[in-house]
This record gives sequence, C-alpha cells and structure tokens, in this order.
Amino acid sequence: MTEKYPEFGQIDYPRLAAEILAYWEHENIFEKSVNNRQGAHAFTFYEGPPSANGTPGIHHVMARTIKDIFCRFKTLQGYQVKRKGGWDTHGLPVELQVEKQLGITKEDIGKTISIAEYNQKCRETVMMYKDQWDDLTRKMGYWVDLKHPYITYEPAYIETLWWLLKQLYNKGLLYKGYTIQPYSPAAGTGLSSHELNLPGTYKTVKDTSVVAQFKVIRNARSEFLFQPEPAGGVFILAWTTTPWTLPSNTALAVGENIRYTVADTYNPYTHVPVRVVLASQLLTKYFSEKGANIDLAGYKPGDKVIPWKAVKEIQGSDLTGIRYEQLMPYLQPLHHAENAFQVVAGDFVTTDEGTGIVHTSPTFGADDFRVARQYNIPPLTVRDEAGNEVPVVDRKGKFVRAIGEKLKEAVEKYGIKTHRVLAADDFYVKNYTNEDESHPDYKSTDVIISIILKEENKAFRVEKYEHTYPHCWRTDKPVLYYPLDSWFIRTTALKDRMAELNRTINWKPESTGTGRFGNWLENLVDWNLSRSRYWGTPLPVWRTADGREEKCIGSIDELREEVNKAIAAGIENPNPDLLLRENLHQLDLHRPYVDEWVLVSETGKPMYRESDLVDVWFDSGAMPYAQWGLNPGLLAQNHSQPFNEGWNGAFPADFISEGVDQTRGWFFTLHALAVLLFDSVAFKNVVSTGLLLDKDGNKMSKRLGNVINPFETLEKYGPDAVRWYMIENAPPWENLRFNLAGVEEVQRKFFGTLFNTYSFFALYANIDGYIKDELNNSSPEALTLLDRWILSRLQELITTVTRAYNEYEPTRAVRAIQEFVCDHLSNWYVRLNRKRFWQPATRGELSADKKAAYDTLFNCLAVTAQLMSPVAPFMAEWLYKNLTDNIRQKAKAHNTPLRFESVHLTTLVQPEAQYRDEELEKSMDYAQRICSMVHALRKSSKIKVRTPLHRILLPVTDDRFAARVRMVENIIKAEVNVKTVEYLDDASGLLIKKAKPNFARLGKMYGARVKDVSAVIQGLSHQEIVQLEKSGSLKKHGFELTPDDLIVSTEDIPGWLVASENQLTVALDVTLTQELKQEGLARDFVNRIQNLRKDMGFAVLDKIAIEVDRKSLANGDGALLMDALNHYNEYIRTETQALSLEICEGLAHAMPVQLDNLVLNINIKLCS
RNA sequence: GGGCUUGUAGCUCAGGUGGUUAGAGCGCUACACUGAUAAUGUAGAGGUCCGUGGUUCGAGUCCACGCAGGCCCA
Repeated sequence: MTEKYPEFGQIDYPRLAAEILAYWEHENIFEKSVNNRQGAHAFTFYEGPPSANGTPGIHHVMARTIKDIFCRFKTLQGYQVKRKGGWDTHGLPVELQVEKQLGITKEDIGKTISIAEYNQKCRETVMMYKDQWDDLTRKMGYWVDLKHPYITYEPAYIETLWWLLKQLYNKGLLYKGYTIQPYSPAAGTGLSSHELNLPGTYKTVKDTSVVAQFKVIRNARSEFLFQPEPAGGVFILAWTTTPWTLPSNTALAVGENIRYTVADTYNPYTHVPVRVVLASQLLTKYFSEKGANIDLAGYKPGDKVIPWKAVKEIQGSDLTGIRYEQLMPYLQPLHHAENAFQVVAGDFVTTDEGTGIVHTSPTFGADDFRVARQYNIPPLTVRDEAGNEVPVVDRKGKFVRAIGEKLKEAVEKYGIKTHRVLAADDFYVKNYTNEDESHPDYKSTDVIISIILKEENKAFRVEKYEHTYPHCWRTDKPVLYYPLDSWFIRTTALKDRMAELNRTINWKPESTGTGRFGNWLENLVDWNLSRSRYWGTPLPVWRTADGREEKCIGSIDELREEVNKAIAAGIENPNPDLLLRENLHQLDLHRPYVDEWVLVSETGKPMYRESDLVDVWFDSGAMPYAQWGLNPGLLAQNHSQPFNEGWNGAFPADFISEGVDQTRGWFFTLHALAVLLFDSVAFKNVVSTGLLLDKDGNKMSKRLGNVINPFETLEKYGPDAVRWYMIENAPPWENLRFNLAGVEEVQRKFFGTLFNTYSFFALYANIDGYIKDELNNSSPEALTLLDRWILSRLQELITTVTRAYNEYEPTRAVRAIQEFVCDHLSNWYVRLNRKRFWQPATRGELSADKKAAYDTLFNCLAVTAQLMSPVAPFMAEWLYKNLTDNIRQKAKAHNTPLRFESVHLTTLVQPEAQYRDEELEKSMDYAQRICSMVHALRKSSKIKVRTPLHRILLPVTDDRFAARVRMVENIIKAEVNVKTVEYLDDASGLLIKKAKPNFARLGKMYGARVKDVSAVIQGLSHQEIVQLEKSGSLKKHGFELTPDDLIVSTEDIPGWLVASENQLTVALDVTLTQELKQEGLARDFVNRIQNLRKDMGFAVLDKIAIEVDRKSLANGDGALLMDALNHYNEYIRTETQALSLEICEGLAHAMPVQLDNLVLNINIKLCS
C-alpha cells in the first residue's frame, strides 16, 4: 500500500458519497459506531415513525438531517446511541388511499368488500413505498436501524397498546362519553377533521339568520334592567345562523369584558315596545342614527324609521346569572332543569358579528357543549324507546316527534304555507330529503322557525346571511355539529402535572415549548380516542349489549382466559389456541377478526367489542413502550413495566425531533402517555423543525409544480451539500426557503475550498514525503506564528462547535466551521504559508519548519473532518480517510487517536488550552485589517502588490496596540510587500489625535447631560487630548474628563496617503525608487514565466530553461528589466525552477508576453 | 377569532445585557492578484432596519398598537 496521500484532479461529490456509502455498508460502520460504545452511557433517541404509504419528499431530508446530526455527535462524544427505526402503519390516510385505489367509499366496506379484504389491502398499501424510504435513508446518510424497525400493525405492538390502555382504564383515565363532532346525517357518519379539510367542503351558502329575543325574568339579579320601568318586556338579543338549534337553547353566553347597551325601541315585526340588550359596538347594525332622534312615544306601526333610545350601558359580567324565559318551550331538560335558561360568560364571544350574545345549545355546538359543561347547564334532550338520552334531532337530521308536533301545530296556527303538508315527522333541520326548493312555497325548517318567532314577538331581525359552511364531501349536504359517543383519555386529570413536567423539557426553539405547547396544555381537553374506521388498533373494550358491564383487555393471555370463560359459558368463539403466545406472530388483532371474540360478563351476558378503533396518534405516542413489546415473564409477575429487554435505560428519550406541526401530534401524545402512565417526561430535548418552502416562500405542492425531488437533488449535488445547506442557511426551526442555487453555493464555497485545501496539502506533502506521525508531533518551538495562530483558532473552533452541538444549535456549529475553513484556514493560513510548503530547492526534504507546517495543516484538516462529520458525514469520512488511511496500522499498533477506520468511530477532540493564544488572535486580527487597508491604498494609487514599497506608518495611540502589531509585523510586510513598518507616537509630532465620546460609559455617568459632555469631548484639541492622556484627567466646561471617557483615534497624517477604519489608521509611503521598481519587475517576470509554465502544461517539478529575446528589451523599461534580470537572476531561477536564464539574440520560437509597457519575446524549454 | 412565529441590501442571513458610521455571503459593476484557479483580493452601487406611537440623553435592539407572511387550532 502506498503511503502517499491520494490526489484528485477534481471532485465528484455524488460519486464520493456513493463510494463512502458502499464502504460504510461493506464495513458495517454504523453497526460498529453503536457496538463500539457497548457499556458507555446511553443517549436515547426516538424515531418518529414515518408512514410509507407516500413517497418521501425533500423536507424529510431536512428532518432526518437534524436527527442524524445529534445522534452522530453524541456518538462522537462517546455515548452509545441506539436508533431503532419505525413505521407508522395505521390511520386514515392509508384508508383513504386504499378507498381511492379500489374506487370505493367507506360505505362499501363490509358490503362490496369484506373488512378482512379491505384491511389486507391496507396492510399491503401502507408499505408501498418502503423501498423508496429505505433508499432515501441510505442515500442521504441517515443512520438508523432499518433492519429491526418497530411496525405499528404488528400483533406484539398492538398488544402493548392494549396493555397500556388497560393501565389507563384501571386508573380511571379511559372512559366513554360524547363530544360534539361534525356529522353528516345524509351519510349517517361522523366526519374527521381531515374530511372537513378536503377541498370544496366549505361552501358559501345563504342561510336564514335570526336575532332572537330572549325575555328576561324580572328578579333581584335583573332588576337593574327594569329601571326605569320599560314600556314592554326586557329582551336579550342573540344571533344565530342555525335557527333550528333554537328549540334546544338552554343558555346565553356573553363576553365578561364586552360593553352592552340597554335600549328601548319597538319590535319591527309586531311593533310592540321592547327593551333590548346587545353589544354596544354592534348597536349601529340594528339601529339607525335617525331613529335615535325620534320620539319613542310617537311611533306608529308602519313607520319607516324605528325610534330607539339607549337607556344605559353595562358590562357583560353584569348580565351573568340572569334568567330568561325559554324561547320555544316545547320540551323541558331531562335533568338539572334549574340551571337551564341563564346567562353565562363565554371566552369565545366576540363582537365581530351578531349581537355580542351567543345562543347556546349544548347538543349542537362545540363551544356550547364546553361552556355548558363548565356551568353545569343541561342540554335539551329526550329519551328514545330504549330509554337512552338522545338529542332532539335524530341521526337522520330530523327533529324528534315531540318537537315536530309542536312545529306542525304552529305552522297550522299561523297559516304558514308550505310546498306540501308537513307531518310531525317531516321536520328535517336541513334539506336532507331533496325537497323541491324551487317550489314557490318551499320553506326550510329554519324559515318556518323564523316565522313562528316573528309571530310570537320573539324575533328582532330575520335575514338571509351569506357565510361559508362545511358540507359532507360525499353527499354535498350540510354537516351538523352533533353529539357522538366516543372513548376518551382523561388527559385533563393530569393537566397540571403535564404542564409541570413540560417545563423540564428543553425545547428548541423555546417558544414552541412554553407557548405553542405550554399554552395548549393549559387549555387541554380530554383526548378523544375513538375512530370509526377499520384499519387501526382496535379498542380492547368489550361490553354487554345494554352497556351496563364492560371489560378492558390488557394482553392476549388475558383475552384467551376470557374467551375460555365465554366458551365454558356456552358462547361460541373461534379456537382460543389462536391466542396462545407462541402463535402471536401470526395472530391478526385487527378487525374483523378481533370482533369475532365474544366474552361473557359477570352476569353471564355476552360481551361484544366496542367497534371503535384507537386514534392513530396513540400508536405513535406509545412507541417508547410498544417498540419493545411485552415480556411474558414480567407480564405474568404483574410487573409495572413489563416490556422487553431494549426498554431498560431507553426511557425517557434524550432527544427527539420532528416538524413543528407535530406539536399537538406526536410531541403531545408522547408526553401525555408518559405522564399518565409513568409520571415522567417522554423526552428531555426536542428540536421542532420548521417548514420547507420553495425558493419564493411558497409551500411545495404538486399543484404548483414546485416540488423538489429529493432523489434527484441528492444525486446531483451529493448528500453533504444538501445537508450542509439546510443547516447552514437558517436555524432548523425557521422555515427554510429551499433554493438549489444555495446548495450550489455551499458546494462551491465550503466543500470546494475544503477540497482545495486538502489537495494543496496532499500535493506538497507527497512531494516532500511528509507522513503524519502521531508519536512525533512538531514541538511547540518549531511552530511559526501563523501555525500557532491557526492552532489557536482551531481550539476556539472546537470549543464553539462542541458547545453549539451540545445546545442543539447546529447552524451555529456549521457556520463556525465554514468560517474557519474558508476565511482562516484557506484564505489566510494556507495563502500566507504557500512559500513554506512550496520550496522547490529543498523538495523531498522535511525540515523542522516544513514539518511544523504540515503537522499544523494536517491537524486543522483532521479536526475539521471530525467536527463536520455529523452534518456532512460523507465528505468528512472522505477527508478523514485520505488523511489517515496510510497510518492506520501504526495507529492501531500504538492505540493512538487515529486508529479508527472511520471518522464516525473516533472520539471527539477536546480543546487544548495550551494552544489557545487570544493575544495572538487579536494581533492577527490587526494584521488582517492593516493588510486590507494597505491593499486599498495601493489600489487607489495604482501600485500593484508585486511592486515593493518602502514602508507603512502606524500611528500608535496605546502601547498594547504597538506590541500586538509588532508580533505580526513580518506577516504584514510579506502580505502587502513593504520593507518596513514604522510606528508613530506622540513624540514624532506627526499625529493629530481626535476624540470621540465613549457613550456607553458617559451615558451611565451623565444621563441627560450626555449631549453637553459629548460636545465638549468632540471639541477637544490635539493638545488637550495629549494632556489628558498624560495627566489622567482634564477639566473643561465643568466636566472632569478621564481617558476612559473618550475613544482616541488618529484619522489623518498630514502629507501622507492614509486609510482609516474603526480606530485603526494606516499610512503608506508610495515613493518609488529604481530599486523598488526593479524588484517589482523581477517579480512580474516570475509571474509571467509561471503562467507560461502552466499554459504549456509543465508539471510542478519540471525544470526549465528561459531565454529572452534581447531585441524585445530595447524599448520602454527594457533597460530596467534587463538590470532586474541580472540582479535577481538567482531569485527568478529559484522561483521558476529554471536551470538557466539567458538573454539571447534572435529567438526563433519565442512567445510574446506583455509586461507593463513591454512586449517580451520569451522562450522556455523543458530540461530533461 | 386565539396561540406561537417571522419581517434588516435585489436574494439568503448575522446583528448578548439599548451607545451614535447597521454588517457578512451571493448577485451586479470595475480593477487587481494567483503553480489551491469553477478559487481569491480591493473598490463601487445597493438600506424609510415593516409602519405608527411611546420609554430614553440615545432605539434595528425595550414597550404598546397596527400591517404583511407562516404554522397550529377554532
């Protein structure tokens, strides 16, 4: 094996990645990176399981890069980081996809297709794109265990979920109740939020809206509304766009802090005097300005303008507790009737629309339901034949008979014309029966109710109202908000504990934890667990038909026992041996099979499984436990944590990361279950990542055609550049505008520079025969100033990057590495050191100085490889292996740090304090700034850097400055090609000092008098400043100034070419002598020869002979150049590797070369 | 409607605890430099720091109210 460092003409990043990937897989580097850390502290990571029923997108590269970074970094730090992959397999998206594939709807399931067939199809579909996902995982370099993933549909996984549910059940945290949910009477089914979000669901419709008059009952509480004595009744006005809910009204909600006006006026339909209450802000909607000026008593029915008069203004809280008469007294509440028909406070009440008072019907609105429960307001319900309490609208969307009869009576009583005679069973709340709406006498139930209210002096205003309202995507009919049975997890029971434990979690960014998540926890409601679907984890609860007895099953062993009991009781069941643990892997716990088990109750009745499935978020939230499965031994002992081996030490997670949209999804379910089950957090650190948008800030979507294909992108740019760009561009929790131009830039700038730096190292190290020797590092004495400087910078880099990774701030880490490589290492250290590496005269010899240079550069590159490896694992590996493969055997033999065959197996370097030299860093900073200014001065006087100049002058205003610059004087001289640096102090008499106020200090001392004192300081003369500096204080205009009060600078030196910037001033002596010009010409000449060599394709070490045509030296500066060629003959030959430099007559094959005002004819030949 | 979040150069982003000339990279223009060369340097153009008020001697930074975008939820 060659000991040389590999050299590359150019770099092909995608190919590099492919080769490294093949190497990792062949050598099992990932497995080794985990197994090598056996016995080390564990760093636990949970993989949020993706669903493989869709193809992965570029945003998955982003999310997984974050995950990968910290797992790799913690491995470097010496932790053992196991990462079990996982697949989320249940849930609605899969079901919808299958329905689409098969061209069926939910109604067909169990009819045209059996549940068994359907679920089989789901099982196949959900892993449809697993190969693509695995492929992406590999190609982007995401290290996760794909060989032993947890899969949520597997029986062992589901069984663990059952066990967990049973724990909740036993703690009384799992219960059956109801909530108000979107429901489609036409389809006879509840609608998920997903179904409500389907395009076209929200339609603009014109509904009949009613402002109803609720008559206040006069009592002590309400007496203030009756002062002064009203002419008619006192009414609270409430607005609704669903008049059909008015018969079930049981409360009114007001905003506690909203202002309300009490006003006397007349009802526009009955013309009787009324006193009404409504939000002050909305007064103008109902009352005209004209009406305010008309005498109330003068009103006659038929008058166009209805007079009104504000009586008083009150606060919403004044109204709470007031009782009112039931608006449509058709039925009474079944229980707690004493609480019905009162005013309560609701936080959802606004004054945007309506009257600022919200009619509340607990059975038909989610807010209504919530506020009713809060104040113990009963719903208006009836008993069905079976004696169950049901709402007054049935599941077909029709009023129950008791209401229908009353409506029918009213229709007859008030002579309301309808398109056909309506029976008591005909009052559908919306047109679910396809009645002929074009019929001139067609009236919806809403309209009929409105008319009745008008007749009864209970409607203050009725009008058409246009708004958007959700419709069922299957039937196109309006949905109702309707009470539906559900199973709940009582998350509210441990709300405070959840919030408390949440405060111990490190959220990145913090606001997601305290704000988005924290606020949400405070307003938590119980977790609705039920889903009426087919492909999901079945709820393990069995009930008797009457619902009086129930059992929750926590394992298949328990189920088998219960089944055996049932069989013994004569209830037919499938073979219970199917439920033997050894058959677990082939058992199917899904529907319909799970529903075939029928149990027996204590009283001997058959028990059937509740048909609900469990919310798919329960599946993923339970992954910390279910990924391991239940351990039968521990289960039999009733162990409190009966999970298999991997569980131990892997809870809670140290780190998780997902998109911020998971806040109420996975982040919540993980947290909730951990708190409910084990009184623990589920994760200690969490990075929630932002969205990935296209380069213009739009969401990526197929419709817009702006979707970035992850495979193509990885293929084109290589994974490292994509990963690096994503992290470098913005902190991960910010939204990222993904721009391929940015990836290209990263590739060129960072990876290109790094590659060039390595190439430079390899080229010259090979020439000089340098090989890294870990046992023989250059001694500190051999290091030059620049070596010490870059090594100091390197220590700082290690510190910064380590801290950034530790704090989950990858962007900071990446930016620091990039700055180090591009600005410090490449553009300063290497550029200024080129001469040390490139010494043709001593090629092949490794002087102590050269070795120090190589050692330094090697260390910088090797450490860079390690620090960048979490983000750019491929390029880091490539770099590391190129640098170290040739010393591996020796390193292994001596057990030195570079003994590992992969950078990902190494141990993170520690910063070494003895290499840190902050003083030197400051000096170098001065050097860089001074050089920059001198370049600018040269530029403005048009003197190129090749032409040497005599000196630069530096005004010195403090001694530390001079000392710092002296340290790096040689570097400055070489960089800007000047012979000397002179320091000007006060003694020179050349300086003119100026003073600026030091506001940070003055502000604290003088406060409002800052302006005065700063004027004084700005007016100080040179002499005064010098005096102040000498004596340490100066009194002027009543201010006693000290040197700390001002910032002194020298901005000008009379008669010199000066540049000044941030208190730093440089003057350049631009006097050109013949000697200087000559030297400059010699350098120019070298440059032209080097260019020729390159153009002619000579190798770096080729020797040449140079011939210059004497005739071409006849004009212009020819004579001067001739002298230069003689005087600097040796210098020129050394630089250009020329064995000879001759001036000849009449050159035959000479090439014309431009040099200032000369055209030289030059010939160079290769010497063999 | 609520919670969270973002707004700084044409683009992508930096700008502890308030301090008086607001920076970087890319892009653009010009000129240089270079045996690392698809790199580099210097200079130039380019800014109502989203707006309006307020606090302060002093606000990109702190406060209030808006405007616009994003996410989550109603």
